[in-house]
Amino acid sequence: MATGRTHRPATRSRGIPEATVARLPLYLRALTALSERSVPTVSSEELAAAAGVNSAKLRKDFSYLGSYGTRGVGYDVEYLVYQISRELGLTQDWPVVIVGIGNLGAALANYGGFASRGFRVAALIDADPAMAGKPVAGIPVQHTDELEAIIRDNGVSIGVIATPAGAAQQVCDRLVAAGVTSILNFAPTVLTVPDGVDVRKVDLSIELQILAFHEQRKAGEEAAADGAPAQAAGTTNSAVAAKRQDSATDQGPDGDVPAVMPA
Amino acid sequence: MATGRTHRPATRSRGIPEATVARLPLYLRALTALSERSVPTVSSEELAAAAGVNSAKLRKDFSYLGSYGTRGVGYDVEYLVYQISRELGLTQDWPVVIVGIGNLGAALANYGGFASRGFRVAALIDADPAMAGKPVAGIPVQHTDELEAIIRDNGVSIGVIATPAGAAQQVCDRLVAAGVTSILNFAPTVLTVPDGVDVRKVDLSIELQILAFHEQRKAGEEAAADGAPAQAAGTTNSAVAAKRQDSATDQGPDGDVPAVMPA
DNA sequence: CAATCTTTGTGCACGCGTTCACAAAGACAT
DNA sequence: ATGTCTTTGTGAACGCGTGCACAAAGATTG
Repeated sequence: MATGRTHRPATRSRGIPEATVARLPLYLRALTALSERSVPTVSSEELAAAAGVNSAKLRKDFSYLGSYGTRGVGYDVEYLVYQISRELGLTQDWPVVIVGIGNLGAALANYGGFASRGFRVAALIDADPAMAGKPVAGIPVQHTDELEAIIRDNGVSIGVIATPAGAAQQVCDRLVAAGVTSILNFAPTVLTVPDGVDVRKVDLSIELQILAFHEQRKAGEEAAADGAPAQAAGTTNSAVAAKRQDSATDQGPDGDVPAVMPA
Repeated sequence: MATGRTHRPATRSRGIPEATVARLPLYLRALTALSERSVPTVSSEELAAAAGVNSAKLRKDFSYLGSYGTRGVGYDVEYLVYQISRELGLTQDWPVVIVGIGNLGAALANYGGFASRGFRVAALIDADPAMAGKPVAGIPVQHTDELEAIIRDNGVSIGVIATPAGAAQQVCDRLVAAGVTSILNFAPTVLTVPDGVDVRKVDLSIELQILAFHEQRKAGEEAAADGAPAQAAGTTNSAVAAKRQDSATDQGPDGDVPAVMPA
């Protein structure tokens, strides 16, 4: 396949596969750790191991950014940190607003990972008037009414939604109308946005359900051989759901006022 | 996914693609909503719209479960809810332990989505002795020393790690040694686990970085002609109209999700 | 300067996932 | 029954991502 031509403007931010973009932060984290230990260079093999990926994949990923390695030696850590940071747009400051300051919103506000990479919490917003002014992670919570002004005044283009599911779409619409073009959604709802707006979702419930599927499958395979607890993986996995300690009255963490919401 | 290369040619009459499994919870949620509104049947078109996917994809997904639809009519909501729940293993009770009761751990403990689907928080565990006994979401926090006993006594096979990155691998090792075979990791670290153990990670920092990448790309396209760099914490940002029809869009494959924790 | 060793960059093949498009299946009306 | 209409289930084509395997590039040694 002719690498150039109409299909791939190569090496420009355009031609980077989505799968590669998703891994760049992973490499960046590993590289940062190496940088802090003053390691000058790494081979694709070493870095791949640290990032938990295949070395060939890593090399191909880097090849989309350009040829930053030296054959026979490896990659210059500092240089690579810079290149990836630049490619990801982390050399600039990204103001972010978090909407919905419940348990989860508060956890996010306290998240150290924000500041450590180009992100800055510009504001915390909640619909509850009682929350207004109350400081969370050192930042006073502001009322939803201020949303549009905050976004405009700070040039915010990234919003985080940590509200209950019922409020998510409404909040999303307001964010978008105010100029936000990237949204990280923690509410268990499908958000509808106009073209040009990116949405990424984080759904705890879904992740657990996927794990449950595989867990069930494992348990099922075990039974295939016979009813014995025999298991290849090595660990003695006790009976699944064996103990059912009277579930009549769930002291439900359910009726609480979660920041995240029910599925 | 995690723990990659394990090929399971095993008993595969039930070869449901990973991508499909990842979407089943999405369908289940949409179906549950319909069920609560007492809607008897849905067409693939309607359900697909509600779940935010392509209808052909949805039909193919369901085809892996069997033929549960009626041509000319659609799918029976209740029946489908049951089938998917069973397939995902949600008809049984999954005891879960959450390790690391910081801001995030507390948010997770309060998460309503746990109890609403076959998951039950069996215990909250933290390394800080000062936390011991303190109730979070109505459940008393227990010390790390109890970890092994708790897992064995409750037949826990799913663990959630919400500790700082530095402690994650250690906690992971103990969980696995005690019999846990599925882990949901919120710590920004690559976990190493033996074969047979599933790990899914949620990394907030990574999700934000991916958004930043696309955000930068949008800004770059806008100012295509002149080399004007993107705006910093300036004021006017509303010019983000970017009508780029580019549909690279939305959440990519749900293989990975973001996490929380200090970087 | 030549030989050797190391590690990158990538052509290629393969498999998974997505999407189209349509025949088959059933509901419904006449 | 027969015909029409709706919607499923799926064959097939296509595109993306992954991983192998190797030639090319540079370091290193004698």
